[in-house]
Formats: sequence, C-alpha cells, structure tokens
Amino acid sequence: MDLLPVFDILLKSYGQRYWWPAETAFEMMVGAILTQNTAWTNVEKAIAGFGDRLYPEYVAEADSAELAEIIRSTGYFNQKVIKLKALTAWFAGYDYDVEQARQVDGETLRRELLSVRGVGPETADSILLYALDKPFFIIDTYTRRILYRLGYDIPKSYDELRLMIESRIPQDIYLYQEFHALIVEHAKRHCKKKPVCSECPLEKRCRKRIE
DNA sequence: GTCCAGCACG
DNA sequence: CGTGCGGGAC
Repeated sequence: MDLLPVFDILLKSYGQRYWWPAETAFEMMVGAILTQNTAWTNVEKAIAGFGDRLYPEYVAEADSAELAEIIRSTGYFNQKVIKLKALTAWFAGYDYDVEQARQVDGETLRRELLSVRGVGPETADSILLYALDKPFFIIDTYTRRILYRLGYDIPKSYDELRLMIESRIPQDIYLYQEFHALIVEHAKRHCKKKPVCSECPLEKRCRKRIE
C-alpha cells in the first residue's frame, strides 16, 4: 500500500485544501457532529443559523427546542442536539479552552471523545486531527471507497484500516489533514457512489471497479 | 422516489 | 448485525 504517490497526485490536481473550514475550534467540533451522515451544504446553513451564538456557553445553556430549530437543516436534529450538548459538556472539562485540551496526549483524548454520547471513531478522529492537532487518520466512507477502487485490500474494522494507513505514511499533522481533505474533494468530484471517471487524476492507478 | 461526511441501541 | 433518526439535492 503505497499511499504517498496518491497524495501527490491529488495535491497536484486539486491544490491545497486548508481544511477544516471553521473559524474556531469549537465551531469545528460542532461541524463534526452536524455533518454526520449529512451533506456539508446542509451543515453550512446550520452554522450560519447560529449567527453570533456559536460558542460553548450558548450551546450548553440553550433550550433544546431552540437548538433543534437552528440545526434542523442537518437532519437527525433531535439526536444531534443531545450530541452537541454532550460534546460541549466534555469541552467544559477543559474550561472551553482548546489549548488546555491540546496539552493532553492524543490517546487519552481519543478515549474521552469516544465515551461522549454521539461521538464515534470518525467524529473523534476528525476533532482530534482538525481541532486538537493530534495525528489520527480519519476513515470515512470516501476513504474506504477510494482505496477499495484503487485496489487496496481494506480491513473491515475502522481501527485496523486507520492503523494500517498510519503505519504507512509519515506521522505528520499537515499530511493527515491535507490528505483527508483531498480524499473528500476527490470523492465529491470523481469518486462518487456512481463514479465519474472522465478526467479522473487517479484513473491510471484505478481498477475501475464499480461497487 | 432515491441517495447521502454516522452513531446508538436491541 | 438490523434499524431508527431526517433533512435537502437531484
């Protein structure tokens, strides 16, 4: 599994992504919850709906029905209200200060995040990588789909695939952040569920397997 | 009508 | 391992 050439091709094709798009670390965490099984365009509406209220004290205190109305466009809004409040309660343990959280080692933070209601492995690793600067490689549907079509043998479990990738590329925050962002871009432009293979930058390396 | 950046629960 | 959660884009 030689992944760096794939990264280089995607980087040359799409350019730097500078992900994740968020003004603050807390906004990033909120976005990670809201985008679960949801298109990002629907998340943007919700983020905008917060206006100047996108800070942890508001989410902690806000009436659930009011919060649900703000994030309605992201779907699963009743569940996501619970998740947002649970994640914010975890963040309170660090005085809503991302610098404090960053002092803690990554494995500890990951265990903590996974114990938060509504935070699974993908959401945890997204927060770790993009808000807390910890090198955990995010595995999402896009990652699996693209690697599968490229012909790699994909382990079934989330952590097996994550550890496999992490063991094969340099442990570098920038690389992890940019690589995941490029995977998302590639999945949206070409490697969709129904692939759009014309002008695909990875065409030469792809098995062109459909499903 | 169908599809889509997960997760918790039974 | 199957199901519920839910909106918006197409």
